[in-house]
Amino acid sequence: MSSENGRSDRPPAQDPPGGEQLALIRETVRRAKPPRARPRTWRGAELAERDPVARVLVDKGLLHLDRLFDYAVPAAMDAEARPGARVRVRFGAGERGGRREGGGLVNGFIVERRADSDFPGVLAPIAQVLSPEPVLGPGLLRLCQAVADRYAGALADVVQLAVPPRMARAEKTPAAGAPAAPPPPPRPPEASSWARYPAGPGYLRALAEGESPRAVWTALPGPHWPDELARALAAALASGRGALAVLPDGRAAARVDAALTALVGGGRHVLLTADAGAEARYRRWLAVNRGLVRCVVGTRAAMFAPVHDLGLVAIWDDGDPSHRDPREPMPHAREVLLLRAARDRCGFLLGAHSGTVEAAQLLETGWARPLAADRDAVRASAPLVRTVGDGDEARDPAARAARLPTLAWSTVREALRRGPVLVQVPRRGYVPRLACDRCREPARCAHCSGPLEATGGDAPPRCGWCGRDTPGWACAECGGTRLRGRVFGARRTAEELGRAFPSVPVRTSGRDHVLDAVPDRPALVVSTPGAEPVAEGPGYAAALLLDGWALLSRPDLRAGEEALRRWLDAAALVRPHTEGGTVVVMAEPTLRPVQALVRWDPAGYARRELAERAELGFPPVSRMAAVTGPPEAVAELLAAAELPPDAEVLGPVPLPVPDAGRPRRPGGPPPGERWDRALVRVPPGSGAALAAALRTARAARLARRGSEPVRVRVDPEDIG
DNA sequence: AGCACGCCGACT
DNA sequence: GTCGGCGTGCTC
Repeated sequence: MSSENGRSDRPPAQDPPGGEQLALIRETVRRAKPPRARPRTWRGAELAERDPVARVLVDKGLLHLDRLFDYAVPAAMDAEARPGARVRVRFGAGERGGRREGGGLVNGFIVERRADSDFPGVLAPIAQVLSPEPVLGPGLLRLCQAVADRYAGALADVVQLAVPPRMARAEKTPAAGAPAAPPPPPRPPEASSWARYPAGPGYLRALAEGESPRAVWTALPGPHWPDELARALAAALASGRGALAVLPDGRAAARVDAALTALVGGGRHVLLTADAGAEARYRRWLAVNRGLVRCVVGTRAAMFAPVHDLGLVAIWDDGDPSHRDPREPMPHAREVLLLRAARDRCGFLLGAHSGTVEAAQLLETGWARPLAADRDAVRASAPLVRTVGDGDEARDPAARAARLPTLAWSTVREALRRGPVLVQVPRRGYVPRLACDRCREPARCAHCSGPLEATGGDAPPRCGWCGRDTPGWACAECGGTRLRGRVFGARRTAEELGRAFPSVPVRTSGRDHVLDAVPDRPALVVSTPGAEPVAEGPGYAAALLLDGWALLSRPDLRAGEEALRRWLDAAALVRPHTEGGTVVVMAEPTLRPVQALVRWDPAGYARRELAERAELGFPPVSRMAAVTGPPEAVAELLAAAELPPDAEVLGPVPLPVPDAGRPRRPGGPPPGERWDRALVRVPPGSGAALAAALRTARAARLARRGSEPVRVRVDPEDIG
């Protein structure tokens, strides 16, 4: 032993086996300055007899030190320093004069206890065991690692998404002793409305018998899906296994929670959503982690829930953007659940009224089977869908006053005699943008050419860039002097509809005030997508889907899919056409998403989209990653990365330079700066190699110099 | 990212 | 002979 502070001349007596390294650890621990005294803090006495080395995941999301570090376990912490426990360790200290100092305390998780260490230097002791609760167990750790690998991200970042923050009070168990997990439900659930799907009862039966069927479920319109999803969970429970369902928002989760409670009673599952509060959420999460509860219904973060012995993972409406976690490395719930299903060999259920290309691909590759109703059943439960193109002008004055084409106006008027009418508007707010009423050219500020925005009421429009009021506006193209709103927000629409139908109450539901349900009485319900209340009883008498062209004109690969998804989610709340349910969509009838809505054929639409993506080599038929940053940095990273041989680099191309003074988009270039973006594309089998190559190259770059940020995004959303 | 070490020039 | 510039590399 030749370390200058090794002191091998005086080895400690009664060394347990472990050789020089162990002696070195003991010496290090003996010499190290004990941290300030705290409860559970090591005070500098002895080292744990067995496995005195703890492998620690340091909770710093820095990619270039995304690996495990060994620490010495003091004897006093031996019992609590279990794998999975939260600890605090000194990190980042250098060595000076053989004495360890400096380095801040950081949080981490013990991943493993070992007899020895590969680290040639001296080990620092664990500073504190925050809690012995094994919150990062082996199964959850492996899942986090798989997600980090999939997304070229840092393990510590993923763990932060997967393990909820500690709430000490929630960890206290009742003094009466650990309660036992309730037994599985005595019998599998009845098929009930699953009988409407030819493969439905068989799917439930397979789950209940302990098999692991995988399905993409195109749900029929109507109010049955929460109960059907609950039945799938109950079937998995009945097999003695656990189950997990991820929903796009708290309202949807609450509906499935209620359905499941009605089916199997309370105590067998927990609801994991944000609005339960941090402590209650952690308490429920702990119950799952301890194996006391085997079933979870929750929102996005629940995708990591450490359910024991998974029999089924399920996701509802996987196209909803909230399924992608906005934090690094931005994992998508569908992809995380796919990883879990593959690793745990459990059942998989992806359900939606619409269909994503990813779901279509699961079917096309044969990995999952379709769970869809016959055309006859679809026709019987879907509303009648009619289209109104942009050219159809309002002819009668009442309709014109409501800014509605005649068909839309008469449909609403007629339906209001029978029940509530849903009006879906694409954006909330108050007429965000204006255009010339005569030539439809976007209205621009005479001073700086910025877009004009309405400010509300009768106030003159204002420029969105320079903020000037523009009282005497005239169109630069045609000289027109009248303005019209290009996109009508919920409030404006509600106002105008209220004027057009003065005898009917108008209710709005949007991000601020979301209504859960409306009674089965005539009312106008104006809502933004995703906030539509459920109509009690048979459902809405009609729905009006406004400004479809605004949704479809976005230069986004997913614009059509997303428009169709929003329309179907709203239209699914309308009663069947056999009971008079009608949907009017204001969009060009020749567009494919519009036709798919009229025919109620989301699966067919997704299949065609998938075929088109395959032709173009777009995701998910290929796996893509985006590399963005200053041009030299992007070029250097691509040159340094050992990309798989079948990788194809597209670009780099310059990103649009954001205008100075506009708020910076997160993850985008700073205002006024030129950034490049390159796309790297590989065939499906090489996704892991691509992610690994980009992660390694980026880590090496970060380690070399902290400057010049390069962002790597796997499955980039906004490729046009 | 921090933070320490190290090898050069200007000062006492 | 000593202080301190920040270039380079590590963090158990």
